[in-house]
Amino acid sequence: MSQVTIGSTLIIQNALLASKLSKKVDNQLGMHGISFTEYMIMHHLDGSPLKTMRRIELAEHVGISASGVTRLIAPMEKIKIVEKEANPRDARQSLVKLSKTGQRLYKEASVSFEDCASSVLGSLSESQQEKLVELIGKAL
Amino acid sequence: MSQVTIGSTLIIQNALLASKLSKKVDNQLGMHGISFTEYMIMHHLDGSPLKTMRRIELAEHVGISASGVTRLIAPMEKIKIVEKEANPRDARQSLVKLSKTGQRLYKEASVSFEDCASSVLGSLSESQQEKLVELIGKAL
DNA sequence: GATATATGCTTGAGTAATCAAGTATATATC
DNA sequence: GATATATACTTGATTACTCAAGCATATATC
Repeated sequence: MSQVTIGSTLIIQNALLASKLSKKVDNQLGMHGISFTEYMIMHHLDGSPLKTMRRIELAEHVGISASGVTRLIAPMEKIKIVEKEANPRDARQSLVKLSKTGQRLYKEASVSFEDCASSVLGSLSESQQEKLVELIGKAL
Repeated sequence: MSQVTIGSTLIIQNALLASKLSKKVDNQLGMHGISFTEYMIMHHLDGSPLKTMRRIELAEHVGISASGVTRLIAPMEKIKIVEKEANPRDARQSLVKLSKTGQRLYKEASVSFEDCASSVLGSLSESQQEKLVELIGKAL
């Protein structure tokens, strides 16, 4: 009927892939008591050079809104996975940092996450996965 | 710190890409009064050989649950974008079909969608997009 | 042909996000 | 240094899903 371009196919297929992957990952991370989104927060905190990030930065990296971050971080802070830190240079900011507990939890969860990743991406070779990361990086 | 494999990078990057793309697409489709998810429903209905699909099939193709489809289709049916059809062979099924209005709307929305796709994927060449679709297809 | 199990769909209750509006602080302009 | 605008974040209301349970119908088994 109407001809469909490669670009729209890509967007639709990618949405489906992301939905499937996030469900499987969520399922796996459930045994550590965290969601995929929470894992991503920890991942970015752990990977950041100063081990601390602003909420807005987190929002951008994770792909949710600023208010999403507020609501996501609140319970993580309550159970001491992350800690709040002030920025003396700018009182508006509320910096987020992984606590000791959070670091431990992240490492444990990472094992499950890596397991899940390799099982769920089993149909792709290492080099195909690299190619994908490269192309996705370009698209971002 | 902890070394991160290519597979987990892929999953995290892909989630971010999907989030960004769906937001932009949603924004663009808003002018037709539909969401990205609704567009995907119409897309699959339009593309299906019999122009009719079961709710469970739709759920699988779109990446949401069966109950998600029920709640999504209900308002679309009310405004006559889609029609319900019975399957005489199996009374449990409730087939979904694009109405005339739905077909028109889909075509109009497709123009915006294609526009959005090409603008949003501008950093990728045609062949890179094809490669991406191929690899995503393998991963699915 | 009754009984058990599986499938297709819907519903109630809950959750994770969104947006719009508000507050607090910072920066730039006159 | 007051005023306007921008930035960082939070909050209330809403939305788009999810899961668990339920109902109806279909299929398989004895």
